[in-house]
Amino acid sequence: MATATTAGVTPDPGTLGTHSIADAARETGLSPDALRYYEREGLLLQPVDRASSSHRRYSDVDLGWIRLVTKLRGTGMPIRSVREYAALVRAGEHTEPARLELLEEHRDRVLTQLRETRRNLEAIEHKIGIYRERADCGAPERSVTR
Amino acid sequence: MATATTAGVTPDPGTLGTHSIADAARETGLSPDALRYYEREGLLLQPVDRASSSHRRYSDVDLGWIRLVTKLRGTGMPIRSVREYAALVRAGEHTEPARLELLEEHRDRVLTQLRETRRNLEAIEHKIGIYRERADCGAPERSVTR
DNA sequence: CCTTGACCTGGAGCGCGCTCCAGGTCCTAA
DNA sequence: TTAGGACCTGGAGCGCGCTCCAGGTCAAGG
Repeated sequence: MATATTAGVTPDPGTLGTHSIADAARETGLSPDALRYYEREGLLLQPVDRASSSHRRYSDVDLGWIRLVTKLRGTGMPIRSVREYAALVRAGEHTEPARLELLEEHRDRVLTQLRETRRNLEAIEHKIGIYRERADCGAPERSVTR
Repeated sequence: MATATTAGVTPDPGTLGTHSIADAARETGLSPDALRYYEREGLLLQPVDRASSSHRRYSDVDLGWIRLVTKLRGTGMPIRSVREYAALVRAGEHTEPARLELLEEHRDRVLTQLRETRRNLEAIEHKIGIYRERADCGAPERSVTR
């Protein structure tokens, strides 16, 4: 994504690391530990830039990608699959059909899961209705049906 | 739930254990190991009946309860909370308000989680849309915008 | 110069929810 | 009488996704 140094003299601000890991954590809602973990596990597109102090410097592009990762994770995609997806992106444009397939399969699983959860939730809400009914009838009048 | 031997001579078929653990597993979609685990962890209302062979015999009431447990678990309620809920049910009718509260809090968390998942899914579907568009434009015509 | 604090690395630890295993008991059918 | 199969118990092991820690480096401020 975005090959710098192809056109202008200024190398594209988006790919230049400016955010500390604490910033990145705040921006993405992850912990610094999780960010390091994601990098170790190959979920990022490249290793994050370093300052001379060897501190990580996240670019805006990095943050954008990490936000996408949190969305995948937030819909239950396992780390392993995120890694695969990242590998495809890294491998170049010709993997776009494969990426599409991966995302669509994920979406289908999520939709199935959503339906299933809603179904289960309905049963629970039914139960709630029963308890509520009993609370309404039992509390004010006392000694009805028992 | 349901005190047998209060009225008739036949002790209420629902509370009489008839299903083997393999049956129960088939009926509930859990593994035999998971069923034993749930019992150990106090998710069931009482210890399951045993045959003379010390094999477990699940009653229909047991199965009904376990099905409810799978619905709670299927909406993401942690084992620990299911245990609390079971303890409330065990403790008697006077805990109904507490059970109601527990279930309503759970439902709210689930609804929040559903909304969040849908939000994340939307972003992913947007991404899918982009890939699809590119696939449609790129494949048939060849050499457009590149 | 010394402290402070943000961050680094490698690796261990943890909470969760099962899952698997060894070694044993019991019942049934051949 | 013996073999097979279903199940038992106690306890270890596992996959996941972080989280925590010790010991160290580096840059800035007092």
